[in-house]
Amino acid sequence: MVEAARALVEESGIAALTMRALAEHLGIKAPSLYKHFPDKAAVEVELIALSLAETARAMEEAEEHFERSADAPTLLAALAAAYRADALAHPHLYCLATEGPLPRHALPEGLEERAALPLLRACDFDADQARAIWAFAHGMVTLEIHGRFPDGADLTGAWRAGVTALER
Amino acid sequence: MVEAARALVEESGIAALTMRALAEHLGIKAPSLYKHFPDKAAVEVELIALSLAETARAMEEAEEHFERSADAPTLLAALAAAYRADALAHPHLYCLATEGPLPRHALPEGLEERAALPLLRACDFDADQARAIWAFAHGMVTLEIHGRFPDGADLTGAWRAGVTALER
DNA sequence: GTCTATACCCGGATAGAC
DNA sequence: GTCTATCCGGGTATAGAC
Repeated sequence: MVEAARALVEESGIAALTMRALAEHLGIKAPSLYKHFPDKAAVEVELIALSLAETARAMEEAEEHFERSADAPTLLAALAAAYRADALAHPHLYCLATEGPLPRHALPEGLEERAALPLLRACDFDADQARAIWAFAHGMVTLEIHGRFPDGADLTGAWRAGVTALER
Repeated sequence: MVEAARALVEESGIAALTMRALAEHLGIKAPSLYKHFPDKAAVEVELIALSLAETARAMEEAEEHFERSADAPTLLAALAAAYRADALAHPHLYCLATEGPLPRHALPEGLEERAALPLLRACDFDADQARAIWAFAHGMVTLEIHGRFPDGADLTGAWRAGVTALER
């Protein structure tokens, strides 16, 4: 059910997530949804949690399978690349989960911390550095998603410049 | 007129910007607005242009009046501080102008470049570095606006860490 | 858990008089 | 440039039967 909502958002954008559309996608009628969710906000919370869990998983995998390579010469570079790839794999979901306040009390216990942990570890628990890198990655992703960079801008270069600078 | 729209957005958020609300704010009726704007999107474009022009001005001023100080030991630090202050001075407007595609063809000629120029100059026209710094600043601002950092997080420290690292 | 029917609200936008 | 009157669409959500 949440999966259908996710598909809807990814295919057609956040605005397309309406109770009617979600119901149709499921082959049922809109009022039936209210037997499963108290209201629309509850659906959105589920999606945010799902997105956050996915980010956490992407980070954990990048951490676990890290091997030096030309693309990712360091662990931080690998995490950054994984973050970017994950976000761009479902930009609408990323925006839904990210452009708005985080409904912390409604989220699974510890999820937020879990998503942050791999980066924090890679920074030797330097919170300032971790936040700076997070902000950089988030900024790059959202600017890219919204087409804010000039056409044909070399984003790979900007990523490399940012990661290498923030690394030390 | 655009000023009224701006006030509405800043006070009550993007969602509060409706043709009815804008009209009421101006002491007229909604249909009258359509003698001034073809549609709602045109109002939003004006706001985006206004926000961008303000950012440009903030950057230019920071550049012009830059003096070494404890808070801003370098020009880049001063620009970053000005960017942050400008965005946080009207967060809703910043989000409106920033969370969505840029309507480039409807913007005043050269405005986008003008806004980018001071940072680019401060980077000696290293586009990769400029983009990385811009992404960092934008990320910090949006994460802060949306309350994404943990409560009580030391954002000043994160700003300092990011700016000093990205500076070289 | 699903349906039909429907209430309710609020948005953008137009027609046409003044 | 402003008004009144109005249309139209689309959203969330509830009531109550099956």
